[in-house]
Amino acid sequence: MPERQSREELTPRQRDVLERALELLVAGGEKALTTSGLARAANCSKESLYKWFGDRDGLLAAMIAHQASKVRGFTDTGGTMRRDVFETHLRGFAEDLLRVLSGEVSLALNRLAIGQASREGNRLGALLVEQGRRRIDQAATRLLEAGKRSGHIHYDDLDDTYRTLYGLIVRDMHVRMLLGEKGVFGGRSLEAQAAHAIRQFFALYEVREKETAGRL
Amino acid sequence: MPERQSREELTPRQRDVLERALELLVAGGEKALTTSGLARAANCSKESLYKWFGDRDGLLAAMIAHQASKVRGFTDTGGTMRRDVFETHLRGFAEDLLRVLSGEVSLALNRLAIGQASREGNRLGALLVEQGRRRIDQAATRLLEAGKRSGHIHYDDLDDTYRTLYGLIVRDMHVRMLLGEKGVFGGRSLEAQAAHAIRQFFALYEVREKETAGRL
DNA sequence: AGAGAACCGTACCGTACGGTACGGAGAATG
DNA sequence: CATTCTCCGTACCGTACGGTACGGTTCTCT
Repeated sequence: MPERQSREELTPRQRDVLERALELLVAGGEKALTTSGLARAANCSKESLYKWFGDRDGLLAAMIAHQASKVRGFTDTGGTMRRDVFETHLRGFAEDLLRVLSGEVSLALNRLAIGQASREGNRLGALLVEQGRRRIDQAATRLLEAGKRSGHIHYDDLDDTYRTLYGLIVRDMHVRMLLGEKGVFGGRSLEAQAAHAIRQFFALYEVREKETAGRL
Repeated sequence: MPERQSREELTPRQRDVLERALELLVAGGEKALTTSGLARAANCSKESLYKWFGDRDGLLAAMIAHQASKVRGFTDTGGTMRRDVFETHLRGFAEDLLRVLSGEVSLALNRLAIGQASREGNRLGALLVEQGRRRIDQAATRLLEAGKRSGHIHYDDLDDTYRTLYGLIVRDMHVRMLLGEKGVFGGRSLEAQAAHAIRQFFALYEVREKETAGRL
């Protein structure tokens, strides 16, 4: 009984092939990821590739889904929290975000999706944003809501506040890394960059007595 | 006497061909920019293309240089300036930055360079940053220096301050646009987004009496 | 043990690309 | 008019890719 893999259930063998595909993509970009090359690298046949993933686009989509399945969402505490705990969580989020975005696999997949963005359909870009970013966005917005509920920060527009936080953390480093630039942190450590961004975020949104600077 | 066009001097005919090449790139991405297709679209021969630009990479580089030559640098006033003038200049910079980054040609060229980033050499990414970003960066840093000189803002690290400004203005919109997402401004106008970012920037760096929030 | 499925390795096909070669048309020069 | 130069249009070549077909092997289930 083949157990009819319900929708997108992958066998270990298939996951292994996707892993090799990611390695090829990281190593040489999209044009290094050929069906023949992958079959050779993964010790499988091209026929199996097409049987499992349909066509090349299906393979790319499967790679994105596979990678997204590895990045588990951040934990979220529902109740109120102390100020220092909230700040620690924010710093942790910033560090995680920077770590994910600067990862080799993430960069390679983003390059892949961006390269396909002009094509009609544009399935991959949407897929990447949906699968990869949704969890991150949700975790962050939950955290911001908890911070507001606990009286540590103030904002009117949650989404706008999150985007500001994102901008303070990431700045232009993501695009620069996508372009292949090295050392975008400029000597500063990832943790220092995250802490710096969170300080700036609090300067904008922290609740202070007789001070409305954060209420823009 | 062929007048030996010194280095990168292009004839009007060649500029015209590059213009058609940019159109093709914007319309269909990198794979739509084939030598045969360009020759057909521009009514020239493939032989001429290879004679003028060497090979395909030379053509891509010429396209970037050609586009960069069209984006003239921002004007810069050297002396001191009033506070409202400084703020207006900052808003103007923010609007220009958003306008450039969201332009079709800019997006297409960035996608092209990002798609080639994994290749060795990586000539295009560096070229794009060098030719396209340098002027923008310089104009902004000059503006920030003028603002500090005039006593409107305070900072210790110029480069870090500029990157914060950039992050507040652009946030994650550039990457989302590169991925093909529509409506990244979320209903808000470009000008409103720029003004919002500048307000936040002043909240972080404005010189205020008995207030050191900006001195992070 | 025997049947059947899954799978590997290889060969194969059609296509499309980058790059080159060639014939001919027009323009400038003498 | 003869010469030369630039350029267009087309044809051509080698290669490499996406996708398919097939023989042989291993594994599984009964």
